[in-house]
Amino acid sequence: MRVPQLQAKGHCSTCSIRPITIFSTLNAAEVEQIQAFQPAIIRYEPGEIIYHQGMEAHYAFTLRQGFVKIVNSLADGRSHIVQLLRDGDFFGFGGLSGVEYKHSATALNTVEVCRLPLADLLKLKHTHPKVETEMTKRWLERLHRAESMLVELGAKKAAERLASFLLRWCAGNAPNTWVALPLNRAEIGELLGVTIETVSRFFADWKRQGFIGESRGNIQMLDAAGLRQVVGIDE
Amino acid sequence: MRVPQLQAKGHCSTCSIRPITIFSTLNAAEVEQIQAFQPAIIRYEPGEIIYHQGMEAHYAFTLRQGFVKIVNSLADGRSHIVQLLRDGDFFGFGGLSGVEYKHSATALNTVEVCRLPLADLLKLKHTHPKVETEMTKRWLERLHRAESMLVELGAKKAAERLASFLLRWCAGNAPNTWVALPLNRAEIGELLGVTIETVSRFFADWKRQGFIGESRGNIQMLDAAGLRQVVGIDE
DNA sequence: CGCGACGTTGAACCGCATCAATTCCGGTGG
DNA sequence: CCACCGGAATTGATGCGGTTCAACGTCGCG
Repeated sequence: MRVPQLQAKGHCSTCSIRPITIFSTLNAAEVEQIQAFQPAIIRYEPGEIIYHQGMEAHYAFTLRQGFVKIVNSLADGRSHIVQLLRDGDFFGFGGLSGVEYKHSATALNTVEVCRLPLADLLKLKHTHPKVETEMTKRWLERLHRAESMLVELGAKKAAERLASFLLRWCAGNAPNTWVALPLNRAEIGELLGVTIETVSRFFADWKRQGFIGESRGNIQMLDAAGLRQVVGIDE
Repeated sequence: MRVPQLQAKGHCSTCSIRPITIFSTLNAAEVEQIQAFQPAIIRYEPGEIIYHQGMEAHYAFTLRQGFVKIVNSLADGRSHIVQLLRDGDFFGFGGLSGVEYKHSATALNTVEVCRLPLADLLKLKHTHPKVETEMTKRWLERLHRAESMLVELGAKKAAERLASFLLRWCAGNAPNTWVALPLNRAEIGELLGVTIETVSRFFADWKRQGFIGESRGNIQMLDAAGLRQVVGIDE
């Protein structure tokens, strides 16, 4: 297994994604202070594991680029994707409420993260309330996402879950634009609690009906209204 | 519909459950300060709604006594219980990240809550970092619970979900002790994503097999090992 | 007693998992 | 450049788990 590549030391003051991170509200002087913690920029290739469920937690991460899946595994080998992370997302903080990571984090495509020791983060949390506020915002956001998924899994059936997943994934893009979907059928299934075959069948169906297009890891939403209707208009 | 009863003004300094609330880490002087906010103690009867999904959020609550269900409703009438709350749980904070409650909160049995205006809470959060820390702890705890439920719903089948729910519910009690289960079949189903009938069938089965006992809203765990085995030994 | 809410039980159906080929596609080596 | 390979996706056939529909039982309460 390849060893993840330590790309460089982070430079907070020139960091291009800082406006969407937990440090977005700091002023120039404060950014200098956090620079002292020397966060590391690390790159992972698709499939590489950023941390493992049960591992002693030492770091939290900010996702700079790419997609990451957060997976919870059961003792018997079954597992479930509990979150999908995108640019700017903050993760690995499970260590703040316990010593071990409660999930595994895996790169879905080529990923770049900014790694910060939890010990430093704890200090920061106390000395810079603005940082704590931003973290809180993200935790509540993540809680909200998790609770929304609970409803998806608990109250909807397979077709609805798949459809609203696609609609959510393409939301914010103009219709017909291609958007990367760096998940294979197995991962989509693991996220939505269905099998590979079910994912495949519905996707094939919707492609035939012209609701969506797909090509080598990219999809386009061709007829969101049509898709919504197949499934029930609500949400 | 009955109007919930404003029982009294809260007296933080003598509050019996304060050790398990977000104010647990405050010293006597600080408790005096929060007393100034004059939290209200309110009582709800079974089935009464504490707040409604979509309602403008003005208050957060600490559960002093009883059980509360947090429900998320879909436009078409389907709904799902996203959390069950017990003594000491802190809820209604959705308003901190938005203006509206994202769920409804309903009393399952006779419930007593301590109600605190969100505006005051926001101030407290800044002036008393210890309070913010305690809130953070609860949010992360709740996130963890939600993500655990995601795995339950996404990866387990009905029998497993029901069994691990029962085991969790009785965890911490000595075997054979009666513990209150203030949920009817419909609510258990709504929590675990199964129908009333399925709940009933498995419970009846397990009662016949002597794994559990049940009597008017109370259950006892008679053979946890047996129950665990029916379902697969893991977790 | 009779009503209504809740729970149980049975029978039929169907959605999705499961099992099993077959196809598709990108990568590798001849 | 094509042949071949392996992993992923597709598609079909079958079976089961859990829903759905319906009937009945049970308990608490006016």
